Formats: sequence, structure tokens, C-alpha cells
Amino acid sequence: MSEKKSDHLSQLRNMPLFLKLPDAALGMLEGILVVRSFHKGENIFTEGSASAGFYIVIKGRVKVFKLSAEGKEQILHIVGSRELLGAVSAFAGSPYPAHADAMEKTTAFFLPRKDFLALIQKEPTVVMNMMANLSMRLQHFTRMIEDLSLKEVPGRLAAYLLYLHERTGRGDIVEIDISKGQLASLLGTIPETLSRILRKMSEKGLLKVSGRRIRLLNRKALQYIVNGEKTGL
Amino acid sequence: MSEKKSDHLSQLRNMPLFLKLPDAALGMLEGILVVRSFHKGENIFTEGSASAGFYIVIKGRVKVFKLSAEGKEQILHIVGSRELLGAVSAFAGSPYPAHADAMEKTTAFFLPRKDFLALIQKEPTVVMNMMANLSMRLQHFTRMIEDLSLKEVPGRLAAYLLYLHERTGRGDIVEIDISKGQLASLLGTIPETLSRILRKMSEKGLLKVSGRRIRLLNRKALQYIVNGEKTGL
DNA sequence: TTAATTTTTTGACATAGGTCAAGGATATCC
DNA sequence: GGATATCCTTGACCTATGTCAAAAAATTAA
Repeated sequence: MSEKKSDHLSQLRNMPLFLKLPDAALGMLEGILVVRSFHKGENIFTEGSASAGFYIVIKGRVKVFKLSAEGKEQILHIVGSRELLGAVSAFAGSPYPAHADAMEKTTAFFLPRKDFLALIQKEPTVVMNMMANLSMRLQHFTRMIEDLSLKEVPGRLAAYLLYLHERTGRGDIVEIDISKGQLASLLGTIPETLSRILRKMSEKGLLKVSGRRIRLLNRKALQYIVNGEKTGL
Repeated sequence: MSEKKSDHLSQLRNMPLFLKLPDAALGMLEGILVVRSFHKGENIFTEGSASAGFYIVIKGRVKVFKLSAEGKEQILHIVGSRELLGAVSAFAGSPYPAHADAMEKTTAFFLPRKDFLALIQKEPTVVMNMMANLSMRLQHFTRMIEDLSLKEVPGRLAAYLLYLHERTGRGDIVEIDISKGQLASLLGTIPETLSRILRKMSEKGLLKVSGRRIRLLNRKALQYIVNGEKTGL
């Protein structure tokens, strides 16, 4: 799992978590961080297991998810490059509250909990940066709870597509960067339901699906759906 | 709204947020904090409005909630004595992400955003304490998402009752401290559904309801329901 | 206490979305 | 590049839970 890390270290000082960190501290980090790689589908940690430390993803993507008794999965979030994985547990000393699996070949720095704790004692800026990170996560979860309990699946899907369009859309095309099954799990539903809703939206002329490429033909109508307008989907 | 504060200041040094704070800083806080009171049902802040600062609840309870287009409410959490309200927004400088209403007559300290920012610059321990707070909130939201998307209403109710029993139960009695309508909103459902499920649980001999007092007659069975066992409710 | 208001319960009903099973389409791997 | 595994779609069906309306109960006010 462990491999050479020199290639990645240059990125360190640009990581949100280490912004404004003095060079001395960065140098210390270099000696501590361990590079770990995970192949596609590999489990990184499991819900309930003790936190040994946390990860900073360098390359690849990791899904953080919960499992129901029957095996249905709910993705909490997808962690990509330069993002933190398991930091809250490492900070609080609590067990990991969810599972984490690599969605593709993934490389990450691992920072042992005790070194992390020592670092934040010495460097308040790290805590500040981490607070900013947690704040964003909290906002994200707030919206997720709102969506799950107050919106129906078409609304959640429409919101996701419009969000994706805003961030990465070219013209009226969005490219979903995960499989439809995983998207279903992210939206709190199942593949069958997602598939049916996409078909109905196509029939209504709201969008056009070609594999993972979706053309948004009527963004205004999609926004109405997000807002809870009944459109007989 | 503003009133005398001397009575409450003694509590300051025991607040989780200000633990280990030097006396000098505490003294400064005394000059800055404003006491505000809200009557039952009064709105404290509204989703989307700019954060002017945050509150530390002294007495009373506040519900933080989202509203759907049709007016259905989802309670995110209930903030009680010594707890923080709106701290994330004050830190991040983002608008309040939800509504907050006093559930009963409530008194709170208000700390203006700029003073808060100055404080955390000077006092890293405050940031540390706040991180601990955010971590717990994040865990709470994580479980909420899990429950909403992977559990059915009986499971969420059973989990809540067992949680309440663990925290405050005397013998096999738990006292729900909010109205059933509010409990429904906290569980992500509506009063009618909650009422029906309580009746079914009573018929099955799992519990006995007398107003807000509930006697848990079969905690093991309730736990099975939390775990997703099908029990034909 | 009585009246007025709010909360809770119940019934009849509607429906979003989950389950199960099967076929078709894609992607992945030697 | 063909075989194999995985993913996606579709249909028939079922069930949990929401909607609407009204009665009953409980709380608050006068």
C-alpha cells in the first residue's frame, strides 16, 4: 500500500487544510505523512472501527456511505482530490461513523491521529482551516436532510442536475461523473426509481439521456420541480 | 429584547465553548455579550438571512428547522441550555441555513460576528471547543441522514424512544419533552403517521402511551425494529 | 368553569416509490 | 475482440406513508 511520496509533497502547501502553514510545520509533516494507495472498490475504513488517523486524498475518489440492514447504501458524500477523509473522527477520537470505499484507483496521504493532534496543538491555523471545512460539510448535510425529508426523488434529481450544470456544465450538457446506480444511492433512492424518473423527464422533454451524458432541455422546468411544483412526473 | 445580564454571566466559564478560557478573555466577553429574550413561538432568525452573530442559549429551547414549499417542517435539531445557535454561519460568514424559532420563553447571549471573529483570533482554545461542538453536530446529522434514507418511520421512532430512555428514562418510562406534532417533524414524518404507529406499537404490546408519558414495555422488540427487522407494524 | 383554540386521533383514500424478476445494454478483462 | 461480469431498464406488483376531512381530546384563555 505504501509508496514513494516525494512527487505529491509539493502539493501540500496548497491544500486547504495547510494554507498559511509555516514552512517549518510543512517540513515536519513531510516526515510524518504516509502515502497509501487503494485499488478500485477497496475498503478504506469501516463504520464503527476506531479512528487511527485521517486521509487527504491526492488522486482518485472515495465514497463515504452508510448501509441499511438489508444492504441498501446511502452515500453521504464523495471525497475527491485535496479533500479530507475521516478528519472528524481523528479529531474527536470517535469511531468512523460510516464506511469508506475507493471508487477508483486512489492515492492518499495518511496522517496518524497522534501526529495530527500534536500538529493542531502547535498550529492553530490548521484548526481554523479545518473549521472552515467542517462548516461546509455541515451545510451540505443540512441540505441533504432537507432534501431527503421535504423533497421527492424528482426534486432531488433535478437539484443535482442543475447543481452539476452550474459547476461543470458546458452549454446545456452535464456529464454525471458516477454510475447511475451510485447516483441513485447519493439521492437516497434505488436504480429502478432513478431510471423511471429519467425516462419520464425525457418523455416530458425536460432532458435527453445518452449514457452518462445528459442534455438539459428545459432548465426552468427542472427548477420548478426542485421548488416543489407538482408537474405530474 | 435586551435585559440585565449579570445573573447569567457566572455561567459563562462553564460553557463548553469557553472551557479553559483565560479570565482576561472572559472579562472581555462580559462587555460584549448581549442578553436577548424571545417569547414562545418567536422567530430568532430566518433561513437565508445574513448572519449577524450567534447565540448561546441560557434558558429555554429553540428549534432549528427547514420548511418545504408546502409548509411541511423538518426539525434539524433542538437547541437547549448552554448550546450554540447559529455558530457555523457566524464563523463562515454565510447566511443562516435554516429557520430558528423559540419553542418556549427563551433567553440567550448574543455574540456579534465581528467580536466572535476577534475572539477566535486571540483564543485558539475557543476554536478547539467549537470544533468539538461541530464534530458532534456532524455525527448527529450523519445519523439523521442514515435514518431518513435507510430506516422507516417505526425504526426512527423506536430509535428515538430508546435514545430518550437511555438519556432520561426512569425505569421503563420515558417522557417526550416536545409535542407529538413536533416529534413527528423531528422524525421526518407527519402527526397522523406518528399517531398510527404509536397505536400499532401499543396494540403489539411494545409500549403504552399516556399523553407525553410513554412506558416502554418491550425494549428488545423496539431495538429489533431499529435494526430493521420486519415486524409487521 | 366554560369557552376557545390547538393538538391528537381516526378513517377512507391516493400515490410515490420500493420489491422482485427478467431482458437488454455496457463496460471490463484476458 | 470476444467472453464475462456489471450496470441499466422495464413491467407487474405491493406497501409505507402522505392527503383530506372530521371527531375527540387536551390545553389555554377568559
